[in-house]
Amino acid sequence: MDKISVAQARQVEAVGREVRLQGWIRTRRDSKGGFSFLELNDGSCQGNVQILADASLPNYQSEILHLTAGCSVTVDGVVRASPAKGQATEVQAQAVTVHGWADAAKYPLQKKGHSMEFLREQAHLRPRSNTFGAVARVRNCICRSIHDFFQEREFLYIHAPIVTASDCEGAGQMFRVTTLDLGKLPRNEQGEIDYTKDFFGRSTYLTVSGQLEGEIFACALGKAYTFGPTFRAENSNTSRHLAEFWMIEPEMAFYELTDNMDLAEAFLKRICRDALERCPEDMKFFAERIDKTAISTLEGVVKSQFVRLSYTEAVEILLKCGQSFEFPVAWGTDLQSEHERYLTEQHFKLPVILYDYPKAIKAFYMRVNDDGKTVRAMDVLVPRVGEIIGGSQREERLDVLESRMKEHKLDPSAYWWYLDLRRYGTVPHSGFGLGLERTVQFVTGMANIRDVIPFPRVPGSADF
RNA sequence: UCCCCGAUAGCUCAAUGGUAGAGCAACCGGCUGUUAACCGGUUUGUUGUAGGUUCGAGUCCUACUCGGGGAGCCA
Repeated sequence: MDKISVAQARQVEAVGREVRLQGWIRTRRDSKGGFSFLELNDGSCQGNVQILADASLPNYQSEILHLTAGCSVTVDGVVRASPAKGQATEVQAQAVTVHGWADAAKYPLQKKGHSMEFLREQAHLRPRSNTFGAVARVRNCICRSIHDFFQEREFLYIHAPIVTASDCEGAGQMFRVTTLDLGKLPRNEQGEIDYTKDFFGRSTYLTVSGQLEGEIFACALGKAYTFGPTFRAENSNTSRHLAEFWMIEPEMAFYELTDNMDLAEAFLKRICRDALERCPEDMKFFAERIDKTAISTLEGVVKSQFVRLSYTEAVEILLKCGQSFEFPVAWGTDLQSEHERYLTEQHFKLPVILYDYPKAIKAFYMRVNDDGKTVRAMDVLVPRVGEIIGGSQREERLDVLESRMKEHKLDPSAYWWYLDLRRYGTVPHSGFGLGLERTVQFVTGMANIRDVIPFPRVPGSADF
């Protein structure tokens, strides 16, 4: 007897095999004809396998007739073709062993649909629901695609530190890391908190980006990517923000901005294509239950060519489009969400890559164009989610970078090691950052980012 | 953090300032190679918290908590 997954048992190739299945009951239907139907799920796929439990089983009256959603069982039996509609196969049980009961009067998950808000409060049980099982599988598929994509292109997977002493990475508020006793802080002579007494001998924080470390490795080994947790202490309360999220940051030596855009486009297409090919059942579920356009959107991404548009051209389109916006469009100001959404959702109905932004609204490390007014930045915008990738060609010229840091009122001495990369053997290089959860949102159609990460951390909430 | 909306049974929701209800779930019974099964019956409440107005508050007012939508910041 082979132990197989529900996914395997649902395939017609399994017919005739004597197998062991282990998982959780989703529902039970009794027939007074003398048997019961059990729907068994083990997480291996979206669908359940139907178990036929005959009244002749020794524990039929005592146990099987009391099985409810959530009970855990081992089923030994024979896979056979199902005579009824709804499934290709079913399993005739020879033995059903109950491992754990789930009191139906108390078990929070019912057979019928629950709201996402309710399931979020049951984060320890929600992976047992159809939706969150599908999200978990697709999230896993996306992570696999990410590694496959870069590994096949000879990128090195680099582990950037999670604790960082760099308090000026410029990407928002940071979480402080300390072992100091908050009720008894050491003070120096000026009465300020004395961080030299802290664990690392200085102020430390959770990372907001692995980019600078990625640049170090790209400027030594050519192509690198980081893939790890990222922390932002911003008080953001939206369906697209988390305080703890996962980010992928490739960084490539000898890549200019167009190479960077080519890579980003190929990258997103690979993720979408793999989701369609490797998770067809889950994607069908998302299209039926979550977002009707889930599959067609991904097919569109795979087939289409992304629109590439300079910031200046985008501003011209927005000024001429006749659409009324809450915020006015003007060259030199950052585009608002409504502007970005108009471009990707209405005007082009495609992913859009915007590039060459005004330098005043972008980070210090982005390469200054010859016009002196714009920098080699790019944002990839997708329908419904908005900005999914942000990247740039990095400023590789030491003197330009130093003057840019001064413009941003940053102290170059704090970045001595970053500047060393330009001081010794500098190269043109580029990179970008992709938010994993926003990607999962885009692929699945899930509306809230809190529902595409197992245990969301947001302002005021770190449950589970 | 700002703007708007919401919180009523285990879940999803209804209830003109005047006796708190339905569907689903659960439980009991019936029926059936069933498919979110179906049919009949039974049970289910500190109406988010704390104040206030009123003869009377689920309903009106204030504050707070939590949730949702939008905005900002961004990935």
